[in-house]
Amino acid sequence: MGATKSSEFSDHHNQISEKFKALGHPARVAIVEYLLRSESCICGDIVNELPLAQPTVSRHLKELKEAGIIKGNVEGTSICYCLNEETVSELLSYMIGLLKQLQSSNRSC
Amino acid sequence: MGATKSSEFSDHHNQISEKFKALGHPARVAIVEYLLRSESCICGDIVNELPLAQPTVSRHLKELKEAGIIKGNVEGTSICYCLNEETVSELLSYMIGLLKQLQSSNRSC
DNA sequence: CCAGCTAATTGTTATATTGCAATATATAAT
DNA sequence: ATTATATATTGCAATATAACAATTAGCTGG
Repeated sequence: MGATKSSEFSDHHNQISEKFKALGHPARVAIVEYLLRSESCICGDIVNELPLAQPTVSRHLKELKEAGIIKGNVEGTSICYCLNEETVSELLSYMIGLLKQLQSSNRSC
Repeated sequence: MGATKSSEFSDHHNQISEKFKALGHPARVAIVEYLLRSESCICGDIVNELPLAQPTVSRHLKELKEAGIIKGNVEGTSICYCLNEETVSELLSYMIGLLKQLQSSNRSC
């Protein structure tokens, strides 16, 4: 009750949903898009960009990092974040797979 | 607090994250894949497929429907669910956009 | 070493989500 | 109308998440 029954689902379902879940918050989508758009990718800049306090942004960054969506590199006193191309590709492939299956089966409702 | 500050984010960020969020649970990923795989797409079959009680499955179906990921059609006494190609395509396009931007900017960390 | 800066962690509170039992609703068949 | 079947809704308990203030940790430069 209240806790997802992760252990009852396959690793595959858990791994995929974990990544989608990481993207399932407007702040985290905003972060991802900001990282792509901006030249710099410093945490402090992200805090300025978002309507959230620094600890909250830090938490969102952590979640994105744990899901493998972004990577972070220490650069002196600040930290440089950027997207993890591998994970983005993986999700893209997954979506392509869904759409292909969908289009090859001609069921609808 | 605990409530997402949705109103502080753009419609775009909210709409995209809402769809990813719908896919951010193993049961809902399992449902999506089952709908693609199976010939029939009856709710009852989904309940048998998942390690969850019927009301719980019904709730997950509702969330997927509200996010536009699936559509449902009444067929006599049962309901036929299937993927909404439009939304899947939309998410796919979004991912393609991310990856393209990522590859054209040659920053990394 | 100490001051200053950046980012992470902790503690707390409010809200959301997950899951199920029980119940309600809706359609079909008799 | 009654019964049977399929799905949705409600009410509740347990857990998870989001947000922030306060604090801590980690560097860098004096």
